Amino acid sequence: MTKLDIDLDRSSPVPLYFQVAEQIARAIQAGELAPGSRLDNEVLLADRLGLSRPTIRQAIQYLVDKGLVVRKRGVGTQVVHGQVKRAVELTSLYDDLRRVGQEPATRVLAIETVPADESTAGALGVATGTEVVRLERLRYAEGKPLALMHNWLPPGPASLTAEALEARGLYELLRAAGVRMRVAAQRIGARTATPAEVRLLEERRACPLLTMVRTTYDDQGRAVEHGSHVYRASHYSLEVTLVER
Amino acid sequence: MTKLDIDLDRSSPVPLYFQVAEQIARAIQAGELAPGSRLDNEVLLADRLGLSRPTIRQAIQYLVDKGLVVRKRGVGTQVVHGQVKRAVELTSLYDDLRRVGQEPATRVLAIETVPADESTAGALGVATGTEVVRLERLRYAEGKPLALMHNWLPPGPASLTAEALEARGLYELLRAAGVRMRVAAQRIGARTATPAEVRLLEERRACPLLTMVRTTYDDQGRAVEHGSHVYRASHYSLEVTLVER
DNA sequence: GTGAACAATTTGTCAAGACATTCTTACGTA
DNA sequence: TACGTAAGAATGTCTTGACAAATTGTTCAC
Repeated sequence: MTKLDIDLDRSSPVPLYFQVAEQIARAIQAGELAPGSRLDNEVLLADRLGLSRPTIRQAIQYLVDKGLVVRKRGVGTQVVHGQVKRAVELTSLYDDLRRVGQEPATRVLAIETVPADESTAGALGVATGTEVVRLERLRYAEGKPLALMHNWLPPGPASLTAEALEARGLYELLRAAGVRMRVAAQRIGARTATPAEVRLLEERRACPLLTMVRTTYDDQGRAVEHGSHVYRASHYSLEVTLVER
Repeated sequence: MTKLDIDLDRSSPVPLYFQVAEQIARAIQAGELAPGSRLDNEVLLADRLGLSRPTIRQAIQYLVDKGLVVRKRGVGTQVVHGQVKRAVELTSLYDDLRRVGQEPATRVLAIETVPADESTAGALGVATGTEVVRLERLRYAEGKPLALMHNWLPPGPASLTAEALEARGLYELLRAAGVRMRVAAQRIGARTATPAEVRLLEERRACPLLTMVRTTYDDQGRAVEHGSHVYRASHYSLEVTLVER
């Protein structure tokens, strides 16, 4: 049992369960709750914090979903061992790089309206030939090329400019335009770079690339974006945390 | 509103919320609940099924977490558009291949006890030099080599034999030995195959490989397995569903 | 000393109820 | 006709309470 110092602000618009979860997460990250240590049981926590047990359960379930703690019936709730990285999230590369402090920069190679070919139309759920926005961008991290990114977007709410795309990530711009991204289907693979890719990414001939093809859907289920990105495998890998439910 | 035919077996050990979730999921997969369609509201569903609303909420939350439906306050719960593939899961390649009907086969190249080098020891959370089990396997799908897999396991509950590893997946064997895998940290990348890998995987010279390095932890937070797998990029890619919480 | 049974502990499931917040639609007024 | 407000609809949050199931520890009997 480890004593926890949790302050609750009942006048805050932040739900109580979330306040509890946040503070427990913070204690874990700060080392106050050591890996392997046991949390107080739900009934006791609820009593001490003056909350109901389902509210505590909701807070702890949030932490379970984040992979920070595990629960076992009859035993209790324990902080997970090991350095937990970020879970799989619906974020753009721009967001990712900025989060880890690698100053991202973008060069827009093309932004045009084109008729969607069969494959793109299928991914976006529009008729073949529909006019869609096609983006081609080169993403830099710490001054070096990292990824070549193609995206296709259906005509819609976000009016994208090269200036905006060079200043912010695509998902950020979509969100600012009111698009609520919800689910994405993604395929991760690898292949050898084409000569054009080699040139743009400043890599050696036939270097390996990590590839990601992703279609993102909004909360109404409409495709809002289809992307095909390639990354220099020498400079980029994807780290994820898998959590068994 | 779409009418749902849900049967509940109250004598079953399967929790009620799970029975509801399963049957809704099945209706979605079968097309009875079309993408974009609206579920009955929680209060009505609870009333019709003779369950409490929190039980219905739990069932729906399960579906939300699977990316099958989205919820919006004031509006309702809607089936997501787009073909949702499996979410990211803590499964082994053997499980994956078997699930999609590609008969997996395994050839054990090595199974030995070795002193853990610094990197392996770090991953497994043991002292450098500790005796650990090292596996080297070649995985086939439909008669063709697909992946070359190295795994290191701390001395422990599972006594692995080449025979067992050729008949079943590693995770399956660990589970059968009572190991409860819970969280895994995974890094996905790409690189060019070494000559030895080229030979084993029957690929062309310097072909691209998709790489996965993963450390899996049990529900006590102990590392139970560290693996470094390479896949023929020409034959394998990873499909995942990302869900925004 | 070992195995089985029982008790204590803790999470998991479920119910009933109430209020808050967000979204959409309809109505009223300018 | 357009805009603002109010009402209705539906999810989100929280409370109180009870029983079930799994795990661990202890005790008793052989």
